[in-house]
Amino acid sequence: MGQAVTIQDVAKLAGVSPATVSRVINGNGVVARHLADRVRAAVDTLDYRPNAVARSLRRKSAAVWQLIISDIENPFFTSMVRGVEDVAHAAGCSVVLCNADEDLGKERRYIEVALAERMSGVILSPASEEESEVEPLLRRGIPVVTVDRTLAERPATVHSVVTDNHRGAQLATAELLGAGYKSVACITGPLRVTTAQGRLAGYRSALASAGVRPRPELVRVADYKETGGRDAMLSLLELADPPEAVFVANNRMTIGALAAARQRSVSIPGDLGLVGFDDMTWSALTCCPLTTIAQPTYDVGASAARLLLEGPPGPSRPAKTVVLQPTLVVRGSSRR
Amino acid sequence: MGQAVTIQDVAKLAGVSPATVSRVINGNGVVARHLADRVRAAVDTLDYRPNAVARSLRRKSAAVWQLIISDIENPFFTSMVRGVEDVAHAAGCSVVLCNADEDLGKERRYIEVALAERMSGVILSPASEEESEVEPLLRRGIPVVTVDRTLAERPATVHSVVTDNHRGAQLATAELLGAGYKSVACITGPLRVTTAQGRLAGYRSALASAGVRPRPELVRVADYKETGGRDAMLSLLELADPPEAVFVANNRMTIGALAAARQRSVSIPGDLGLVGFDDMTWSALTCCPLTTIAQPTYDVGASAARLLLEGPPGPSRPAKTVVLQPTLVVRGSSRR
DNA sequence: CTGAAAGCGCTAACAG
DNA sequence: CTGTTAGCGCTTTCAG
Repeated sequence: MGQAVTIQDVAKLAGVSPATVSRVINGNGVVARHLADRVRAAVDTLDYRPNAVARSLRRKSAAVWQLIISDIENPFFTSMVRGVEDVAHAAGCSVVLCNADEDLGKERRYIEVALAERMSGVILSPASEEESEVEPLLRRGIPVVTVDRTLAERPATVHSVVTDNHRGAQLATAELLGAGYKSVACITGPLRVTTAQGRLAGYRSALASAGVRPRPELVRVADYKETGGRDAMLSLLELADPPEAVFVANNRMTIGALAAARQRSVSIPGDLGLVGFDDMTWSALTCCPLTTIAQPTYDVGASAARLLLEGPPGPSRPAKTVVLQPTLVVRGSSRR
Repeated sequence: MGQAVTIQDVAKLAGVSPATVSRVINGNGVVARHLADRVRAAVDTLDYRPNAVARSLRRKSAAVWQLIISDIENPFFTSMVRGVEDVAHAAGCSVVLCNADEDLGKERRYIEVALAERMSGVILSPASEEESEVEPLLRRGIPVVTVDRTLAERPATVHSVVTDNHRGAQLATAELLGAGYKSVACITGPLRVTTAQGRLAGYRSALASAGVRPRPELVRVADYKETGGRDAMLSLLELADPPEAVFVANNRMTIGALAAARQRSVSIPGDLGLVGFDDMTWSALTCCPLTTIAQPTYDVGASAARLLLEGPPGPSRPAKTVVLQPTLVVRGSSRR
């Protein structure tokens, strides 16, 4: 239960004041060469580690960023993490990751943690465009950047990074239409989330561009998880006039949709064309290799981190929205 | 940039001392009903949130656990997270997740963070049996539990939770042998990690039990990532006398191995039998549905969290190792 | 260039 | 039952 060694102990051993030790450690002020050397020696022999808690209390802010992701079981979010970490570490900040699990309650709880721990920045992929609450952070001067998704109320107060969901969905839908599938369904996510809205809108706009009459019964709003994708697909397949193809708006739902198709012995791409959103390491390995919309996940994270470093928007600096472009990866599932 | 409201402000508004406010908030000591009500009212009107940093400094420990996982892009680890979170939250602790990325340097860095932030516990899946350094934590009285993997040096000082890797690998290998594949290869992970050792040993022991002569050239040590799995598989396929089947010791390498087989037009299970370690949501969707060894991921996390709650081992309480059993999930890839 | 002193916001003795 | 007091370990004026 070793007592932690404090700055006092170091000061005593080096024969200087705590203030001098602090200056040496933080590179503030100017300290005579020989004293600085003595301090460093003392730090080494005592194996001193500054107490980050005391430092944060004094400085009124911790060198820690909080990254609140919507779903830790979704590889899109986890592969974004690396982008955030690399930029944060280069800037001397630690990143702590929290999993809100698409649950507004958990998200709120983690925002409380950020507040309580005086974190110096928060990167959030909000569980809801309308209901996610970032004001308390902003009021305390903690900068917020949203990733992947945006917030309805705060266009002027938070930066954000998104991919062009509308365009991604258009690419996906147009690919299926171009391959000769006459009717295309869409399984999107919860509409409280901006990505689900954008992907649905892009789907509709692609139908319109192609002069295809939209059939509302071909749209399903699911939960961005496997079971939701499966149920949505099963219900589409039960239609009297089932769709010839389907655009599935995220990776986890694509898994469910594929499972449903297999369960009903619907073969892809023969009986049904399919394009999924998010490319995965295993996308080429499914029974019929998957055509997908790939997002630049690392860049999404890295851009968000850079925006956080820029500091919050203000009167002179308007809030930025960085929009990254997705790409269509054509494999077998969209071409019969 | 709202000034944070402090316990002093609340005390003033409620007409009591800060100590009384503290007692009400923490439920310590006894406070007269009417005073407590006034305090709670003041807390509400001021929207007061205790400063967790100051509290940690005073209490010399934060109500935060750190979970250091080896690889955030590996679904095994991410699905373990939920188990940890649920137990932690029930115990009033927050969990921060850190990604060591199988890198001893990053792992060390995050251990420094735990030390600096005076976290109240650490759950770690060590990047190396020998080189991962937890002593500094133990010296400061911070309890450590290892998950998924164990440490060589500290059997008596840290609890751990693992799955029975030896048995899992035996099940996998025996399944392939039982299906009639004469020669079975093994692609395992970095041998500095105990899971990789255990799975290799289990593979060997299954060969021995079946009276199959081991062929050392059929063993590959890779990196637990897709590229390593792919390269290992390619090199196995190039052998003059290639194996009839392969046991791949983790999920990410299985993806690489499947990609390699496809690239070389090796068909599964006809040309090659395959069993992977870790079951995934998409395991049934690959070209040939995958036979896998499934681990109880949620329980691994939850058990680790419960061990952390129990407190560190001591003279009276020996270190525990909880061993959970994996199960064989038979699908197409192991039966020709 | 260096040290003394004050205080970040909270909790835990200790009095009353 | 409640208030006063004294720090937790650090950084940062302010003197010297």
